[in-house]
Amino acid sequence: MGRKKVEIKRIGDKNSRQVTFSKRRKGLLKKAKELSILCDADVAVVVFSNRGRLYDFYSTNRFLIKSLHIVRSFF
Amino acid sequence: MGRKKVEIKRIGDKNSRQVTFSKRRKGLLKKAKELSILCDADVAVVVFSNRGRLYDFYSTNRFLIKSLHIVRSFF
DNA sequence: AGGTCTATGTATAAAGA
DNA sequence: TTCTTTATACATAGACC
Repeated sequence: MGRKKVEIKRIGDKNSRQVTFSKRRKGLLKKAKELSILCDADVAVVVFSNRGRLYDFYSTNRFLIKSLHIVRSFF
Repeated sequence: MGRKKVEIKRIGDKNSRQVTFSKRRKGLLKKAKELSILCDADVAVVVFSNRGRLYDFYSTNRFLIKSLHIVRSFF
């Protein structure tokens, strides 16, 4: 999805890896939200950067999702 | 991303909603896996269909992700 | 670390099997 | 429901701020 086809393996260059992380993380959370709205489904996404920062999305009220959210709140 | 632009709101037609759920759910899990590999990040995705079926992905070993996985195992 | 640009790869809507 | 096919919308790689 860009100027060049990308092989799915760990990106060696630290800076590129960080840039890609930022872009794709945003894309993943967006798509999770879209899925939950379009299809009336419960969705949770949790992303942990290797520097320990946490990014997440929880769609709603289903018990499992709530439980995950509660677990997440301990961190 | 298809023949027609789609508004992000609940899909009314039950069959279309199911078809879209199947496609996008698969796409979301794929992208979660790609993100975890490319960027060496921990990722968890949990999707619950409104008919109660569960689909999920957990990248790896980080404690939070493990915890989420443990919670998930109770369901 | 985040935003813009834009060429190009990818995901997916709709239809049909 | 699940797989194909095809056209099109969307995400994003790389370059530059």
